[in-house]
Amino acid sequence: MGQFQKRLIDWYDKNARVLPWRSSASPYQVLVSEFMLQQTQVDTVLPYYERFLEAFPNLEGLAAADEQEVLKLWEGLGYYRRALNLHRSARKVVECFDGKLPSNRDDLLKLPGVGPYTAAAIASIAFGEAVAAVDGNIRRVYARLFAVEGALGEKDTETKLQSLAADSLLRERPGDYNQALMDLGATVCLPRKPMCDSCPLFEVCLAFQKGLVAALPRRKPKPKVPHLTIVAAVLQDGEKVLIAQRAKGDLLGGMWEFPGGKLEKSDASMEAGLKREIMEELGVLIDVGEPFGVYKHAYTHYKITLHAFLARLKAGESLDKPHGEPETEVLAWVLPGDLINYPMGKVDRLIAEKVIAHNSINAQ
DNA sequence: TACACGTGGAC
DNA sequence: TGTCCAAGTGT
Repeated sequence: MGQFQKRLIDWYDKNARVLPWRSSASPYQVLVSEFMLQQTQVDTVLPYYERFLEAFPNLEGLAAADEQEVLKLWEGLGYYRRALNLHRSARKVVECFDGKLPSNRDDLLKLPGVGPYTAAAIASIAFGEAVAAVDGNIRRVYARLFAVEGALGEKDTETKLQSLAADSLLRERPGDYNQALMDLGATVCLPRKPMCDSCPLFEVCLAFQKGLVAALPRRKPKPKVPHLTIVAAVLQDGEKVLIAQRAKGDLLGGMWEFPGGKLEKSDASMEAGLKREIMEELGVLIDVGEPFGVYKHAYTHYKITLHAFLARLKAGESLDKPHGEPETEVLAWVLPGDLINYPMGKVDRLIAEKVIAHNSINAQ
């Protein structure tokens, strides 16, 4: 065993975080945890993981589940395509792998939503295959340990980091070793304030020796994100409100929203823009009423300010007889008390909560 | 290769 | 308040 591998695994044996998908966890539990942990920190995942495992204790249960139920359990966690892919993966395991999760990296890679990192993580952690799982933590740790100067995301850099990980892997305990590197990255070798004082590897860390810890790993500059103005309708019919299901593949695919869209420069007003969007999406004329809140939100690649309005169908309009060819296929008139059952992104959930509060006030 | 894809926490 | 960043994958 190389010098730093022993130090690292000794550190891990004393300092490993206690997590519900470690020790005595089934391969299925590792699968669920790895999907949830993609681009998401441990503390955020924990409550979602517990609820998910309670609802779907095993792979067969998940495969048999309704997609909307899976999305509802994922609500708030983000990157909802992960939930759809996890669901699809469970079904593929049942159909193509006799209900048993594949035990090697190559077969795991055949599952939707399982890429190079996740396949190696499951193979090493759940099945003991000697493969390096290289995530953001591990790339940062190796970039510092070996003073890799190239920027993350560049091909040469990524190849170098993959090679370092593969060559350094502690083949006797690949799952523990991969997780030791991730724990070190998540608790000691932090992106902004690395705690070199308490690092078991500082003596062999080239970045530490060269005074480059704060500078590495280098990153490519991020593009500025555009800011959009969105208008949305709380379309009322009696006590019910209209929600629409977003198309899969798009942002928040499979989730429900209050219909609307981007305000265009050509729109004379927000009310006019909302009428235009509703005609395009639903094929009906509406009367726009009072403003119903302003919501700011930041997605990964753009920011929005959403203006919601109360609205009603114009007299004589019906969603059953739309004008033209509306873009939205799946719609539902829902009582406020039922809105909680529909998976929604953050902003639409906030609007839904206001609708529920609004309704309970009016009911008094 | 570059971009789309969510949300919350740290500073 | 704004920016960065997090156990990545698919296109």
